[in-house]
Amino acid sequence: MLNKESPLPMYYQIEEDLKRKIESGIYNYGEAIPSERELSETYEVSRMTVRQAISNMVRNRILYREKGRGTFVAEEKFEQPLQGVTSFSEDMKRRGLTPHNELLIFEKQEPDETTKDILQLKDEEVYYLKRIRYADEEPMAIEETFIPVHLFPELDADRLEGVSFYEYIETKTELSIERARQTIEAGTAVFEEAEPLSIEEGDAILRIERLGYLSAGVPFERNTSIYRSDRYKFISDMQREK
Amino acid sequence: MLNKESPLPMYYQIEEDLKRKIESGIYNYGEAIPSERELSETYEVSRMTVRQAISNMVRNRILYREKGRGTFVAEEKFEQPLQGVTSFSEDMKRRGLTPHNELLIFEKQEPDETTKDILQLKDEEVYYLKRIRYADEEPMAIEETFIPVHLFPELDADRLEGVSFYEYIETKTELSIERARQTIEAGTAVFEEAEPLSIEEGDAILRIERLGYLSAGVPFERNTSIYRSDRYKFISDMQREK
DNA sequence: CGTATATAGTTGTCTATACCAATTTATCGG
DNA sequence: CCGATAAATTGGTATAGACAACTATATACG
Repeated sequence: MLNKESPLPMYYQIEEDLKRKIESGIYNYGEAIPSERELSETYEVSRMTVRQAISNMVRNRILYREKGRGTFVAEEKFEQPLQGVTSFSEDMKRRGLTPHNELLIFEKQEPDETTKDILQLKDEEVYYLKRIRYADEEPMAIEETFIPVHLFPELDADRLEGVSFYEYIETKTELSIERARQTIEAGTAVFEEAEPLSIEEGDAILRIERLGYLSAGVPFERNTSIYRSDRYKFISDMQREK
Repeated sequence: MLNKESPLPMYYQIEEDLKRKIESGIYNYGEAIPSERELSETYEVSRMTVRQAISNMVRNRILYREKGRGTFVAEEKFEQPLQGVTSFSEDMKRRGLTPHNELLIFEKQEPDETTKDILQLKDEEVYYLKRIRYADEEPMAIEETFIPVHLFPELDADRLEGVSFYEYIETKTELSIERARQTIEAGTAVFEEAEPLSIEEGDAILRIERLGYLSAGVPFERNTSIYRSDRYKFISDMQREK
């Protein structure tokens, strides 16, 4: 069942096995999984190792423990609060839509003062992207993105073709995205905005300004989007924190 | 230093002591704390116990570990990510504005089908509140709230006078707010909305629909708000989660 | 001088065991 | 049959030790 020779730690293999058994319905939502002592026998590891696996899954809200009672599979709906930072592509896929881009502009330029300030730049150049974002072949948003060149020196239009920018960062570079701040406001479309979105002047739109941060708080992206309000709602899941 | 007789677990006492030493500058941001073996000697506990304390602090982003190098104090947490669920009052105070209400309607009623469905009700009644929300004496939003009566049987208009509803729940009851889901969309004001907000028909507005949950996933509030877009931006801080 | 190599120190993983605290289940007495 | 009590079961805390994987530093070698 488990591979003791594998470079993967035992507790990780146990996690994967438990997740698989939850997925496949062997352990059901709300019901108890076998006790730690029991699992340590079936997996032939010490109870502490089982506990490490379970602790990780508790932290990820897949399981929860009750002293004296057992360990239970968390309810399905809380498993994945979709509150994470996502790119447009990821957002659309999560909504069951197929994303697609039309790249209008891709160039290096001297950033304007606002961008410079927001991205904490001195003399560095930025990539400037202007794109129309489609979902299921219908225009959804106009998006402008500013990215410091020095963070991704080898970036070009081709590299942004198939994959999303966020995916690119996390798979092709050593950097990792940490957090983002977004401000969302309502507005009405002017002609230049209405035309590419196939809506009328004066129609309601959502303006979303996003500032993305890498680890250590380094800003890596300024993103200004205009969404059609008839097709798009912004969804936000939040925890209460005292 | 540590109290072995205390009902508080040793790892917890160690956490508190380490936090204190970070606060007081004995361990500085970005610098390493003593090694796990060293700490286990000074605290006179096993290394695994020290590890449990440190693991908790790593999870809370107070410390971070680097294999082969040591354990370090995380950078001062960048500006309290204001991503928590907040009531209107809390939101305005956070923005440096003074909130104020005009209560138009407060009554018990049979919920309509949508509300019933969203709040997962059977035959229970709900409180219905309609309020105009002011910030610095200027109208900011129109808000309608539906709250199941059986969750807060002793609620009345007086109790909502001084404090915010969220504050009331957390101080006067045993219940605790857990999370909320909000959908945000843009729209244009019709006359009935424009008039109380002192804006013009056709002006842009933000429609925010919030569903609040107590612990255990019990929905406790359906809140529908219409914000003036010229005065209000929705701010969202998010973490990236793989 | 520069480059391998050993070495010591660090966190990461894992074992086997022990006792505690909370809960459930079985047992006994009326 | 009911209720109190005891026993069994569960997760929570803690120990002492071992080896692996990784990093930085000191050392020896060419």
